[in-house]
Amino acid sequence: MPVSLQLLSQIPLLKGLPQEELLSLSQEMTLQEYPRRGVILAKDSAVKGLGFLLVGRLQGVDFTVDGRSVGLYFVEPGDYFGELSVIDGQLPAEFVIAATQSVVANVSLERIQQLTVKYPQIAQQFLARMALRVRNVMAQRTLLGLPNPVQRLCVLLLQLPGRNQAGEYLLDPAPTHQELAIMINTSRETVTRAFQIMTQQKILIREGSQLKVLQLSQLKDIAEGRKESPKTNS
Amino acid sequence: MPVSLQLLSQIPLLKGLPQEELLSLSQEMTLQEYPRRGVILAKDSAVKGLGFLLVGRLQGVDFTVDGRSVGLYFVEPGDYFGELSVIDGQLPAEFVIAATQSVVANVSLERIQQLTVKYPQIAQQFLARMALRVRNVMAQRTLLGLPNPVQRLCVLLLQLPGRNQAGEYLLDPAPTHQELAIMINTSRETVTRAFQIMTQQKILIREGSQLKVLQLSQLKDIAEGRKESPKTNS
DNA sequence: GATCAGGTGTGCTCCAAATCACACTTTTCG
DNA sequence: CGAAAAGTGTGATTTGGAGCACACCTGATC
Repeated sequence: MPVSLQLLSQIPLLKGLPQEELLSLSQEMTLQEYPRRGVILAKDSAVKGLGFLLVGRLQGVDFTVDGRSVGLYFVEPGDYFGELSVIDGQLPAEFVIAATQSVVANVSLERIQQLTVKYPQIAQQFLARMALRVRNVMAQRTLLGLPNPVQRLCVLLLQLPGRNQAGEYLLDPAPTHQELAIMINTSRETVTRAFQIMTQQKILIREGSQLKVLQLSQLKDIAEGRKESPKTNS
Repeated sequence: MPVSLQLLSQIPLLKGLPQEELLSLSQEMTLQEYPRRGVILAKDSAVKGLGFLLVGRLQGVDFTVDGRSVGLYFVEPGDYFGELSVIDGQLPAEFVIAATQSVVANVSLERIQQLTVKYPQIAQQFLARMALRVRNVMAQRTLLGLPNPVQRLCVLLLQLPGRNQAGEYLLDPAPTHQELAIMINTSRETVTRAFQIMTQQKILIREGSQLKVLQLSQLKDIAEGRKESPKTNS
């Protein structure tokens, strides 16, 4: 009841479902609001079903034993999350927290499972999503396997979502050194020093909140181990 | 034509398909034999469709930039591989090589995609498989994020497929130190030394080709960082 | 514009683990 | 069987990067 048909029909996953199905869904869904940093789904906690983000922005994260967090992916409005548990019935493998204040709609586990059986297009969308996740996580695993932290940094920069612009590669809300350090399993200082050297070599440049990669080819050379990561700054 | 109906009906993924479908499939599939260490599917190579292992044993592996290999998963007879590309149409993200001499049957990309649409139970099985893979790779990523190599080793030992037997945890074809070292991103010597100490502490023991974990609880303590990984051997 | 917090830059110290070197053991296979 | 290859054990040496300490930005907030 609480979720309007209007909103539901905006959700890509549910596109193409018959009107009456949407109607009945809208009756069953529960709506919930979360403050910034609120925990929507906790690792190894009870399964809540599938969630749809209506307003705000969510982030999938994991924590290392020593309490540091690792960003995994973002969820934007209209998108869904929690599908892993829906598919295999196991406990969530990661946390989903609100990056900003957010509104989330929830469908029960049983209901969504029933839908995947009834409407193959939903199963197909889940498949595509899972394939994407496998590829992303595989890329991260490969990254962490690299021995040299500078190399890891370069690979990470390349796989972060950025825009090409005028021959430059642009990362806009530039991640902090601390955030990058956590993702590549190194210390903040090491990231700072690597940036320092690469800035001197005009490979990249920091401008306000954005990070510009000036020489993508150089970055790739280091990332792929063709070029020894620069040491000195003389 | 080359693949017998008999064989096809043994494959779990195809269980429940109508007889005529199996018959037509058997006509289209191609059979191929690979020697030990033969490459069946190469990363970033053209997609061949879905493969079924009939005889032998395969291994999914990835290589680091410096040419070291990382084991990802095993494929046993009756099982399939290459589903990631079938699902998203992208290039394979890993290599599949023959661990022993193997016989593989191949179905074309188009044909298998058609099947997933026609028979939802196949899509469901793919979904379950993908969920499993996401969880496995996530676990590996978490593992590589740990700072201490001994801790990584213990976590890895726990997540390797083994059997419980008489209160002991048994890893049968015990991986070599080198193989383990590669998987946890450390040197062979470090693995040897860690094993050395843990053997002295009666946490585990090597007997011929098998590795016995005597004190699973101790191993878990180290893995989860509750117990400082032992240093001295005095 | 003063204050404060979060983020960045840099030197110094220290230690865990990589690397090297080599002996020894086990397995493989001609 | 006997040789070669693969795997394991262990010391000695070196080093990369973690960790610490602290100065310095920069951008919010009152």
